[in-house]
Amino acid sequence: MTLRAFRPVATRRAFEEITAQIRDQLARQSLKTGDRLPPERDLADQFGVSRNTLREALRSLENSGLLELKKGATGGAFIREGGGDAVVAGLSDLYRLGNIQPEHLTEARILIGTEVARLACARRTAADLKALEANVAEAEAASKAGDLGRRAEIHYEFHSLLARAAKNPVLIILTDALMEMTRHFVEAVGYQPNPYVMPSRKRLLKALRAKDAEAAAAEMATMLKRLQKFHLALYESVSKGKRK
Amino acid sequence: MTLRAFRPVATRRAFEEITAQIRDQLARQSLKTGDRLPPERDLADQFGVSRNTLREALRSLENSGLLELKKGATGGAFIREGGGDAVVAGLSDLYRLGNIQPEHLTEARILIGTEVARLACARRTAADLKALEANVAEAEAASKAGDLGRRAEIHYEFHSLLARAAKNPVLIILTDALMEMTRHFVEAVGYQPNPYVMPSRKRLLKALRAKDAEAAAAEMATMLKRLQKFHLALYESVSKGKRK
DNA sequence: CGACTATAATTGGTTGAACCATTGAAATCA
DNA sequence: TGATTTCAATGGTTCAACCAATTATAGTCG
Repeated sequence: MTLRAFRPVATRRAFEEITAQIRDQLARQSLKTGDRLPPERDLADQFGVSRNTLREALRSLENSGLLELKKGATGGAFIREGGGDAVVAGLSDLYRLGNIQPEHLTEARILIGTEVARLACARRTAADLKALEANVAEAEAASKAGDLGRRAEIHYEFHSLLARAAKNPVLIILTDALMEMTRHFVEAVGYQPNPYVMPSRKRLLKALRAKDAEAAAAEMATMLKRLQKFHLALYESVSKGKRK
Repeated sequence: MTLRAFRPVATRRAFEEITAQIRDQLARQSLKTGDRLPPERDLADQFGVSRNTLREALRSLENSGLLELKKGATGGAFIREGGGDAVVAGLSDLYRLGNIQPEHLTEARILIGTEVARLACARRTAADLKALEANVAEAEAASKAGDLGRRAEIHYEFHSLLARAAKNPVLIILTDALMEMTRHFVEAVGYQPNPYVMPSRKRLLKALRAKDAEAAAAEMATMLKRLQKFHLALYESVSKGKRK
């Protein structure tokens, strides 16, 4: 049990000092979204460090989703709008590396999805509802067209839209991450038609229109539990197939 | 609405190609936890790239929590055990940059914490229970000693232990991230005594012993809601103070 | 012989200068 | 005016060193 009584006396590397300084300026708002940092050569000078070292710092910040590096005459290092890309990528890594298993994924989807549905019901705007309705219409069109891949993408997007309607960035990011993992899962086991999803979507929309949070939560919970059974069975059969 | 119909035709940078190759080997298990990559100079040779470029790739992988770089004769790039450090750091960034507000944090804690308590009840082992009981005992000791900072750390640890008892890595990582954000929050507003936390912990332990999932969930929910009120009020007053 | 010490080898960290590739704006020309 | 060329700015990459930390090893002393 560490309990952080002391922090490790890590020998701070030069590039870490740089990332810390830039992070600081971000936290104190003296660097805002869209701002451009000076060119690498100037920055290296300012920090009194070689360009290579500075680049490692920028690389680290880029990797954390804080910067975007653009080439060319008007290029440079731009402060990115704070999205959860790094978080999504991190969880996606853990899934691909097997630290998160399908059963963990489906369980988390049930827990989070249910609460997202509940909150979205309470907080959705008219615009949110409209976007969700458009999404379901798109899903139906793709379904009729037999485009399973596209239908899957639209389904992921539905959860993302719903999370946005819930107006909590933690849930938005987490939902996006869960969908990204689900995407990997589905690509591994293959696209399969789920005849019960579309009807569920429509009942969910009805609850959203009526702002009936409990009905929405219940609908989402039963749908996700069915999906869980479906997915885990599929995973089992695919795993068995590979083991042959 | 993008829907990923097409992916951007990103000009892949050399170091990205390298990270992709290494990630691939990690995914296919041909690189396992604890393995050491060849020295940077050799790797640069193998990839047919300069050492600087290779280093940017390693830096990226290190940043993603996949590698650990050690100096010295027996040093090198080691494959790390897959923890959620990158995810925790990512969410922590978003909190510090203001993309996640205290009300989002407290709300997420209620949602996640309640479900964690429910699952932990069902899945806890005897060892989990023992660790949690030891944690509460420690908290009491620190509380009596008047060490608020240490008590706070022990409280964060409690949630982390509970999440581990729930046996779902997604929830473990998310809980750790929420606690890291809470740590930032508490450090900003100052440590304050919460007289109702310790009694709640004991009731929670009782439910855990009895494996009464609903009681545990309810206890956690009411505790976190009280904490939410407490924290948000504190935040308001601190914000007002700063505005003066 | 055993414990300590100096030394060397290994490896990541950093430096500086140079050149490449892309991008967009300015200059040029029809 | 409008299309084309030129060019300057900027990130991407390379190369060849040297620095600094760490550990294995050989050596030294009691």
